Amino acid sequence: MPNASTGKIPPNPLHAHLGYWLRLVSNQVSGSFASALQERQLSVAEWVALNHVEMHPDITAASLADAMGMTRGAISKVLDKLQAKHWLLRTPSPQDSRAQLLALTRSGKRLLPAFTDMADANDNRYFSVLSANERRELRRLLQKLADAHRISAIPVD
Amino acid sequence: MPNASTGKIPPNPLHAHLGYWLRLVSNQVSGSFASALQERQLSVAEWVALNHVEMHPDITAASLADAMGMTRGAISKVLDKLQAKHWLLRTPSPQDSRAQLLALTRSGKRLLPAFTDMADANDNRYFSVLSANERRELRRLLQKLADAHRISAIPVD
DNA sequence: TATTGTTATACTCTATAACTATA
DNA sequence: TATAGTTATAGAGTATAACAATA
Repeated sequence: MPNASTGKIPPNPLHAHLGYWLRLVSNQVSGSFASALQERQLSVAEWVALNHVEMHPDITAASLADAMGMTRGAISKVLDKLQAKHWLLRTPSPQDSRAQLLALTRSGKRLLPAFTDMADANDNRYFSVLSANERRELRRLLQKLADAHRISAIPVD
Repeated sequence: MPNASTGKIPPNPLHAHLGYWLRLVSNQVSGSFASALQERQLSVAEWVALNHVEMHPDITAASLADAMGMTRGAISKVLDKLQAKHWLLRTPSPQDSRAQLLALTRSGKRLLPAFTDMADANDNRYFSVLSANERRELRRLLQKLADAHRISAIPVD
């Protein structure tokens, strides 16, 4: 039924796309988390690297770069910043002294929970308006999309 | 029930956040559309501006900047690029000659549907794995989030 | 004086590629 | 020769602030 006969305002064609709504909400949620991290002088990439090293002790820089979908050059700079904060250590691998094994310092390990709390708070701030069932359903739909398209690179922005 | 008794692998704490899954999927969907646009030498910001001017003929640069959540300086560069492609015209307002009224050229209007088709194809590519009901539900949940948090800035990246 | 839009400048982030050290 | 990581360089994108023209 055309708009002429219904009298409806023609919709903005952008709004017709699920990708539009996904980006609209995602930008807000991620943007406000990035701002919160920035107040602590931390970038999202640094935060992701911190988490990934915590999860995968003694990972190499190359593996981390792959997991984060970044080049080795870019990762190198991220690691520089974390090391400057004394939250991360690079030690040459005994097996192959070209490779750098990454590990959190005591100080890095100690601070990580505070950042996780910030992530929890940000998630809660946005998604608590949904019921538990709705949150479950949203997660199911997003995971179905991630699975179907084999999306695996960790978002770092 | 702790993991020790269930034998489950402790989940990556990042995965616990809905914001994580939202960003994971959103980055892929928007990234692949941005790549498609880039093959046509067009940025997402230019594409959004093109659509917005089409929807709001004779809008001023300042209003467009507000709608897109960009500064006037940034918008000015986006408009320069669109004008260089002969898709957009700036004409001084008769009421206030400081203001620039924006309009698509004939050529801009003619090309827009092709870009809309690209957006449709991208949306379809990702979301056709969901059933019609699931797509409706995903849209409902995202719009509920957008409404609840009064998210209105058009995503331009 | 205030506002519209442009321009100059700087900054962040990232990729590319040259480079060093090791294998 | 090939590979791990670093560094130098360049490019995109954007914000900030100084600016010119107009109100």
